[in-house]
Amino acid sequence: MNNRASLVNFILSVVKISKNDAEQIANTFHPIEIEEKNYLLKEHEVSDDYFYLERGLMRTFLYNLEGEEITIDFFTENNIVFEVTSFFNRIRSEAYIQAITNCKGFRISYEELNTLFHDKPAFRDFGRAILVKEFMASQSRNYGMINRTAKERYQNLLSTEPQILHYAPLKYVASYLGVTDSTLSRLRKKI
Amino acid sequence: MNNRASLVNFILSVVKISKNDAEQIANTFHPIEIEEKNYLLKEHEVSDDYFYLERGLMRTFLYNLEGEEITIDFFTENNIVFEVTSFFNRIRSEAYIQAITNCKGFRISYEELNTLFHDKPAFRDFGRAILVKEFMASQSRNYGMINRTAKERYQNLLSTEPQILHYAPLKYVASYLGVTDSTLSRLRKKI
DNA sequence: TTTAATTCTTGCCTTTTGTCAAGTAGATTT
DNA sequence: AAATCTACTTGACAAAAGGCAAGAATTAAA
Repeated sequence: MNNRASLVNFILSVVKISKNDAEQIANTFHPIEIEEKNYLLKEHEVSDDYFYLERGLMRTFLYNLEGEEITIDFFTENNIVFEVTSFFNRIRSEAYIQAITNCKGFRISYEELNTLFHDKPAFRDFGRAILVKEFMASQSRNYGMINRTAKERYQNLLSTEPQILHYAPLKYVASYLGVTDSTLSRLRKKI
Repeated sequence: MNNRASLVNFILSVVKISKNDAEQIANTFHPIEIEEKNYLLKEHEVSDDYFYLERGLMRTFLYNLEGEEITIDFFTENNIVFEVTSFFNRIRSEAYIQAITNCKGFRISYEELNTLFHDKPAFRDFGRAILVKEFMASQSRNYGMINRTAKERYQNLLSTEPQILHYAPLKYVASYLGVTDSTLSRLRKKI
């Protein structure tokens, strides 16, 4: 039982494979730490990290046409963190991935991922399940943007991911929810 | 050269494989037609269609808590149509997939897809590329919902996918864009 | 062809959210 | 401790979008 135990458990929670296989997969990952405010990925780079976040909080953001930071997504503990498009298509990223708090976890590169896909067929299902999960999350966010008011979106975030509201500054959350800082500040006061 | 030529070309446009491979893959698909207003998938069913839409226009929709139809997405010609979550996770769908106009194309089942993944490794890349593409589309829709006004979203749809506005009734488009029928009707008049 | 149903438009008024600008509170630097 | 940042709040007003209801217009049905 090494310190990759949480990664092993995460893998087992995603696909039905043997514990032995999960451990072999986990062992090909490399531990890394990212300090608060540091970056896992910057604009114009080609993402090469498939990163299991064991502890901490991260976000992706990019700059809109007005040059404002827009937080696209938050990543919480026990999730895979990566920029799908840049990582899989091997193209330059438009987005940044940044640690909000000190973070640690385990990563592999694109090449290592493909080797694993080849060596461990069960890992293909894992990879697909992660993609499908991310896709679902994105769709359900879309749905929320269309069918819920800003207030409801805020309350939903508050009840499902309170850690985010605890650690992320208001302005990150505001752009993520699609409202201005002022509006979020007022919504928050009402609740 | 059979009538699957458009599917072969579509596959070749997504992944770099030999024409021969692409043809073999295309030949495992089965032709189907769906008449206007008919369904490829209904709520509570487990999706079993991985469908290449050669001709026609489709949409997915679901009912929100108020019982109103919300159009989640449109599918245009030369794209794969399927309900990612239900299809890959083998769970019941919350959404419908419906033909807006008469449609035709080629489908395979979940089982056939997996057989292809096994027999044709290049098809795995295809499958992944399709997933990544759908994910990108969903993300970019999210971005648009947050960073653009309803008017801009409408104009964007008008310039990128005019066929949709031509064939889909206003109410489908309104719920897709996240506005009421009245608002869309007014926006449209201004342009 | 008349009726019925659906889709779309429009007016009036309300609610939500945004913009701009000023001000407060903390944290950080010097 | 004073000065400087940054994050957040608040007020006054403007703009965007929604709710409701009535009325055209179009389509489908009887």
